[in-house]
Amino acid sequence: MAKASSAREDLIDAAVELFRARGYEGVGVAELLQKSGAPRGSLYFHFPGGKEQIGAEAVARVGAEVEQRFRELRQSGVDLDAYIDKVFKTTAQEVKEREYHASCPMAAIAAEFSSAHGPNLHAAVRGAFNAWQREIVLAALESGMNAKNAEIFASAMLASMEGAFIVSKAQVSPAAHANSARAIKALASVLRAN
Amino acid sequence: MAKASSAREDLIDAAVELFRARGYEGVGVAELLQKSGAPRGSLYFHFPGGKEQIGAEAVARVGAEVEQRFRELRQSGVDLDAYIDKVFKTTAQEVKEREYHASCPMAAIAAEFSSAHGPNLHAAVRGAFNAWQREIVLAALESGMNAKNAEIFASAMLASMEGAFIVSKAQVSPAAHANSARAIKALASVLRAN
DNA sequence: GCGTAACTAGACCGGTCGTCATAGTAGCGA
DNA sequence: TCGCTACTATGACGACCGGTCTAGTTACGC
Repeated sequence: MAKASSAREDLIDAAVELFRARGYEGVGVAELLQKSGAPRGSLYFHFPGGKEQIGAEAVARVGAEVEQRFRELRQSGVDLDAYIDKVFKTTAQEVKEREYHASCPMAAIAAEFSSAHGPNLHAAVRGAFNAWQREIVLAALESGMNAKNAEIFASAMLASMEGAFIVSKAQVSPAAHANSARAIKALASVLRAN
Repeated sequence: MAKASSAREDLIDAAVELFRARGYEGVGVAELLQKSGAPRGSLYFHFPGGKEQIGAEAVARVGAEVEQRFRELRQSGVDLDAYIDKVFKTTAQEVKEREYHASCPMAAIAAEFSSAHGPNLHAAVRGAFNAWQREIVLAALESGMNAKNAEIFASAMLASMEGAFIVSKAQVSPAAHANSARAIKALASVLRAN
């Protein structure tokens, strides 16, 4: 890494982690500053757009990271069932590590903003979801699924994944991830058959 | 109806609708009061516990309502595929009516509160999710699924449902609901087979 | 009319976010 | 080494909005 950590990166890191746990409106800039160790003024130097800009950049960062992980997994050449298992095992692992105090930051922000109110954050989340879905479509296509079914598959998998985050946080249990994986594998099986 | 509307009920109604759109932290009491038409002081007369109590009661109300709808649907005697379709068509309808500015209030609140922070709201959401899941288990059992598979099924269906709310709000499209329904029907088919 | 209960309005305090004037630092030419 | 400039960084400040509470008003049985 070029530099161990800049205030800018630290701020975004903190935002990602805090939004996971309490959503966007649930965390104040004071907390962001405390957790990141950055001084107050630095925030508005690096992010003239204020809290909303941090939110958008946090979303963009997570979006890109996860998209990249999807891509690498797909390019590793695993079959679709293994792909599904790997994804849901990873998400289960993530929530477990955080002791069920966190979900997906996308889900948290998506729940709070619509296109009407908060268009910037909404657009950021929408873009990230679409990128993920495109990646999943590619994985499905490579497994031999036809184009129409691949779209159905990707949409359902994305929803299951995000829902598993929500439910497992509420239930303080990783079960939803594993069970969602089974549903998506069943869907894959059906969709590949025709 | 006994009385057309009491300030108490109006407040909870407004809370449910607003939490759907912007989450718990995203709406202030001022907005709650404006939307419900209730006078400012009435809030702490009806809800000594303040905003958090309103949140808990809103969650409890939605939880009970939805549980009841699950129960009625199950008792109507439809087969499991029709049951699944009906549920996801209903959720799709709900988000469409609100023009994708709203999701499930449970999901919105679940995303913001963990057991550590906000234990009351967390418990309320958890209770509602568990009640729904129990109802879905019953429906699966009645369709001939074995007990263990019924648990898997219900957990996956709950997650898919909540995820579809999140994703369809972000994507401004009902597609996630329909596609999730397909996944859950595929899972049902697999789980009934063994 | 009187006392109790139901209800309401407005003031209140605490904390929020964003601004700004100031301070530090790196680069550079003389 | 020094002075100058441009960039980066900082925390005190204040306007504002959040949720809460107390003092007051109305409704009603007796």
